[in-house]
Amino acid sequence: MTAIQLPKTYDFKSTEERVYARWEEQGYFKPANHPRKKGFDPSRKPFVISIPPPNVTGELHLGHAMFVAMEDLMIRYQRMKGVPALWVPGSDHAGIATQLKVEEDLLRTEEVTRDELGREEFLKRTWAWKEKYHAIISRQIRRLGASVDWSRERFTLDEGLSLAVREAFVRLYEKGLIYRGPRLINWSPGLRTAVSDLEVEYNEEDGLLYFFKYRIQGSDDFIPVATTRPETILADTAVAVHPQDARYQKFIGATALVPMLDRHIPVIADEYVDREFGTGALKITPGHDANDYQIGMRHKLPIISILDEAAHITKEGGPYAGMDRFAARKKIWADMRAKDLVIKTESYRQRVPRSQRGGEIIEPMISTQWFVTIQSLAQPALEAVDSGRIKIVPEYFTKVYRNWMENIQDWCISRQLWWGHRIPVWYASDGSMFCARTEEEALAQAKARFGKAVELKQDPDVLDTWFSSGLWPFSTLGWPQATPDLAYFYPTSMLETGYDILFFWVARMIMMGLEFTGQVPFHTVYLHGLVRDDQGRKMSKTLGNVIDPLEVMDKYGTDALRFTLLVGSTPGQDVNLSLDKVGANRNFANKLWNAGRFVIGALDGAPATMNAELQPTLADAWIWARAKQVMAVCQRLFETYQYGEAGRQVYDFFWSEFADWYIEIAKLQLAEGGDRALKTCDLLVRVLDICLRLLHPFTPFITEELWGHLKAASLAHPANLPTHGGQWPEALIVAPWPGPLPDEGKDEGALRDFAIFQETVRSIRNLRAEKNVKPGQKLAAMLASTDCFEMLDNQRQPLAALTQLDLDKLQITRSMEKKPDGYVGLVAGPVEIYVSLAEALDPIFERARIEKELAAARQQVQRLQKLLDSDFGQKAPDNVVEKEKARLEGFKSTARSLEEQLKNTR
RNA sequence: GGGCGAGUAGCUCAGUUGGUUAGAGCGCUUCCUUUACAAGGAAGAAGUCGUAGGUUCGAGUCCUAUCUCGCCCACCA
Repeated sequence: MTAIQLPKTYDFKSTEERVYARWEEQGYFKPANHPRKKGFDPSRKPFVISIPPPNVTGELHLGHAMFVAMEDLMIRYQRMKGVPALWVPGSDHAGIATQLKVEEDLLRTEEVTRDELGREEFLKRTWAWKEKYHAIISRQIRRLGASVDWSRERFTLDEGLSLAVREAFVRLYEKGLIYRGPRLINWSPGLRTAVSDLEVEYNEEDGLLYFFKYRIQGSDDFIPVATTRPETILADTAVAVHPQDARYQKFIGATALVPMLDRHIPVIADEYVDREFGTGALKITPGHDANDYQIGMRHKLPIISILDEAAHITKEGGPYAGMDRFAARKKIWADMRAKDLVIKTESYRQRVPRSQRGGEIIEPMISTQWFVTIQSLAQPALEAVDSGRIKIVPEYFTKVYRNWMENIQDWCISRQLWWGHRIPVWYASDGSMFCARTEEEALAQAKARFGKAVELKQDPDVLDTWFSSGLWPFSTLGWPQATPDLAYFYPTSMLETGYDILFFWVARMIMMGLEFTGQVPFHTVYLHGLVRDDQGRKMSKTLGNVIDPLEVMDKYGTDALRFTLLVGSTPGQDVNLSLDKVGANRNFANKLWNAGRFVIGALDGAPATMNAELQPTLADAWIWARAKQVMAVCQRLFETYQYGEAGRQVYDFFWSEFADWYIEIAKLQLAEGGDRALKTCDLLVRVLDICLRLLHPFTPFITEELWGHLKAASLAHPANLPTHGGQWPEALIVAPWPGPLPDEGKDEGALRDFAIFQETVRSIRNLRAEKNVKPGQKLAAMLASTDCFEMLDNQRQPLAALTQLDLDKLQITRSMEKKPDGYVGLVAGPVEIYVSLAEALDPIFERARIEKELAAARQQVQRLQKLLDSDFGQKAPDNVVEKEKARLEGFKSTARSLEEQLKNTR
């Protein structure tokens, strides 16, 4: 027999790399059943996740680590259950984000702007950037252990997906759900593009509220007005007051004069105005404010734009034309002061709209953009979730989703960028539009229209990144082609992502999935929380609290990081990642390794044949019963998405039951040699095997590695120890999830007896610790118990070994007439314990100790008696009452034993 | 203004059909380098589960109110 020796320490770094490479080479990441495979069975239901495609802008962060850990866990679980599991990988071109990065990079390295470079050259550079960062990010995703099917990897700008994007656009256009027109949109002056409502963030900031006079034409009177943005005065087209406001009644219908420009604008009455706020009079700027825009529509006011693309004042701004918006603000205020139009300024806390990307202040302005009419898409999307066809975990996010869907506005989908999907619309010189899948098609349309070939120009804008991400679950499977993959794998099963992109991504996928495929894109949405630092703060560069997952993996291993993220998280709840915790989980991996080493070592030297008739010991029966329970609990928890709790269950079972108790007792059983030793090995192998399988979705690397060694050692052993399933699969990643385990029919008894055994051991250990008995010193003891006599008698050896009792001086009886002299009395449930400890014996101290324990026991008896006498006895279910009754009996017998001991102690 | 989440041991957090002595990790105290493991083992201290009511035989768990913190949505100039 060749002994298999495991290295003393687990080298996670080299193992992770080697194990992942083997998985990938062996093709384990491909679904077990798929259309291109021989013997394809379309009736087998697959489990499918589309990866939230990482941006090609940068490197791995903890958000990636989180979703990879979570989704990999789900995929591995399903794969082990025998379900054909497909995890589709890919990445996102991330329009604005990437373009920004590349622009910054070019400016820094070559000192050129994108305009100097030109569109074509800039895109070439951006593709090069994409190649570089795509390589980095996919290597890092591998590092996390993602068992994605790399052969199906997609990129949002690749040919197939671009086709899907154009198809989607054309279909919406032809249905009349896409329109183009001037609307008030959010404009990012630095990026010189429109952004959607979702891309604007509002920051609380200190600012000023400017109070000034709106002069009335033909009088010396004025209306006081307040604003936070004085430069927008230049674009005012009305002054509004509340129709019932007594102060301003007389002005309604009058003409006001715009400061500095003396433009004539009406004073109007509108319910919208809040009489309490500011001066109670409101300047109306339909060109640069969303609410004013609405009021402007109601009153058919003209719209004036005073800002250009770069937020410089336009010629509409008269003397201020060409100035920057903030410079203009200062200048106009100074000029107004000179003309006695200024009343005062007040400091004011306001919410400032800023770009989610650049951070600069967003200007609402009128601009011609493309929009998706959202109502007809939102309705089915709302219904799909309300009806339960899509289930959101945790459930409370359903409300958040509904709230947003019900108040959704048309979606501005055009961006004035270069990096992205070009809008598939071409214009003729007369301005007529042709929306088509290809330029040829557009040209053909134009020819048909004009009766001759004409030149067309494609719309220079690109689409919002989220337009293409919205198609992700089906575009990655081949849509719009009716591919076999699409037929088999779509709709997908699970969409797992952070709750921060519920609206950006999840909601849009639901709308577009229903619109284009007529089906929900996925059945379940699992939303994880955001990863924060150990104090719950958002990680940010300015705070300096960013944790780099790569460093964490270097230091503690991927498994430790994954386990921490998975076990430390509850659906929808943020995770505060502490490195202490990762360290603790690294220790867990170490514990696994060492326990594995022990089990494998135990095989070496065990006999070759086993007596099948040999009865399991108490510890054997107990650990098997517990393994069965843990497996069942895990199963239930996995099915209800309570992965963290499942991980904790296995962690605790493995460490504090299997390692702390069973292995310790197994050492004794192994020392017995013969059949007993082999039987023990068998159980060690089987329970370890089950633990490794249950843990594999959490910590794939160490479990695969250890399991491989365990398998080799078991097969090398002459007895050819099987797993509980009877055979050893080729790798843990494709091993079956532990199914129902064979029942040995005496679980209840074993669980109860072992608990008493543990309590007995703990009491004696406790005594030794309290009395400072030297570890090596063997003590004599007597144990008495009517109920547990046989059990204790059978457990003499482990009992003595675990508590350092002298086996030859360990007496076990059914009852004790009188406490022997020089012995300290203890009680562990139904067991009376007497330990020879003459030198430590102080009757006064002992009496005090026993009295204290007795008082506690009596109190429990009283409490339980009272409980059982109350309505509880009648109304609570029988099993609950029975449990309490048993408990009461336990305390009664403990009290009786203590009374005996008290009597005997003087 | 509307909505959501959280408040449990010194710290960070688990605790999903309500079951009666509330758990973990880290930290803390005492002891132990015994051939799986000191990244370890044994024993231990530590919590009126934010507050006040309510439902119930029974509430950390359900309901109402309230306080504190965090987030999301809407944007009163």
